[in-house]
Amino acid sequence: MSAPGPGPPASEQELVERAEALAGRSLGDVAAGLRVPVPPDLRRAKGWVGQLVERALGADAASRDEPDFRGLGVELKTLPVDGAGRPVETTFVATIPLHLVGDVPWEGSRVQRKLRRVLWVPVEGERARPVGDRRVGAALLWSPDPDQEAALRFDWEELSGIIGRGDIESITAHLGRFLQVRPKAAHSRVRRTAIDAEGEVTRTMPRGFYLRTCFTAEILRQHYRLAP
Amino acid sequence: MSAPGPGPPASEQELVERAEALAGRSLGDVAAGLRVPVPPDLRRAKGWVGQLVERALGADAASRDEPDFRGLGVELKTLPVDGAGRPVETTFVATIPLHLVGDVPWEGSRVQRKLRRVLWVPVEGERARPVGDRRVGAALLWSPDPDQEAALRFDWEELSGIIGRGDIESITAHLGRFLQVRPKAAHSRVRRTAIDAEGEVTRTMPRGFYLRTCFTAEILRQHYRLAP
DNA sequence: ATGGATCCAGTGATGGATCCAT
DNA sequence: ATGGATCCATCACTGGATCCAT
Repeated sequence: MSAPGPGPPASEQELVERAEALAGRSLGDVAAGLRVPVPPDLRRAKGWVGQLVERALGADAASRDEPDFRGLGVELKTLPVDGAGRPVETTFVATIPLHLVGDVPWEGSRVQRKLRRVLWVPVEGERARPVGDRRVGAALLWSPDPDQEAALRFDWEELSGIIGRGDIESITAHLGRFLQVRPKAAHSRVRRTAIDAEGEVTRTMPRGFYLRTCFTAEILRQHYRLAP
Repeated sequence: MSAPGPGPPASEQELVERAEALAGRSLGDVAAGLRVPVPPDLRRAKGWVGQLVERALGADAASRDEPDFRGLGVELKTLPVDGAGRPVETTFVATIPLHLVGDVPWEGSRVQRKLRRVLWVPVEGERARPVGDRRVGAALLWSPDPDQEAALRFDWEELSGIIGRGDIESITAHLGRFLQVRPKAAHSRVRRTAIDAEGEVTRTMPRGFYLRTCFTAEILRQHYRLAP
């Protein structure tokens, strides 16, 4: 049961205007406008907020390996925040192609492409608050500044180097200052084909790159200090 | 709404016994035993008969690229027949991996593996007869005799040779005496990655190998002449 | 009669993320 | 606080085949 929502925005400006129109509204309100039912909590609907905001803004890439707004090259990320506006969760960036071995340049990597241009949409994310009552915050169209890109690149080269050598099993979420590697699967019995350090085919848990909250917190802090 | 059905049979003998117990029963009767609803016709339920018989006999490979009865290495094929016991449709055997170029030996090919050992289950298939009233016939556990295997191999080498050279687009269903190549897709706009004769990546319609009715008719004729 | 077109169910991969035990 | 585990939607593909215009 749901209504189609708008078509894709024609420009970054139009996208930002739509996001501004969303700011301050509750998720229940936005969902009602799209005829989308609101789940009681997110335990069984973990991507619900992101998918709702995609539809509200007219994202058109529907689960493809392309930017959410294809014409604009912009990626959409909702960001759950606490009462003080600090991120309460890490942010998933991209899955890791485990069958590719060897060095992959940062430029052109899936992580670099995903983070080239992002519309961050903060959303109240405190567990205690009913999902429908949570409000959308002021969105922020962002690209990494040179320092941020250098920091991401540093983490990425460390982690992807380990993966490229076939040492994926040695990676824990402790590695990486801003970017980390964690499982990305339906459950812990899921296995995916990979190549180990001896060059043998093996089965391992699918993993993804995530941004730590300290990184996304800095993006928000930067923005709200510069544009209060 | 449906019941589980039996576990996998432990031997070919047990499989054949189960099939014998099915012979003469109507599809409606079999479906009722498994708590499976009967569709009004097969236009919107094309694989329904095959899936029903799979469950009734305890097939366990559930859509995987393995024999339907994994422990036994036996493939199950239902065969729609007319009042005189002649097949009314071709029989799908296997999809064609279009990204593989070059010669593939018959031995070890998907077609050869699928047809190595088959339990054929004739089922009344006349359109006019209501689905629930159609009866299951006497099953037949079959392997190709040397002449049949040679004939299949001949067709397969001709067709797979054309495919291996990248000339898939030139193949029509007219080619092949017993084995033919036809589309295998949800509809005619579906495209799959393939390699053309120039070695270029291209998009073409997915196709599969099918047995002509003259081949399956001969299998039935042979059997019922030898074991009347 | 049959070559080309089509239809459903189920699995696996990916994109959307958040949960929760420690 | 957070590392490891988990959950839904959707798409692509495969296996089960039959439909239907000519």
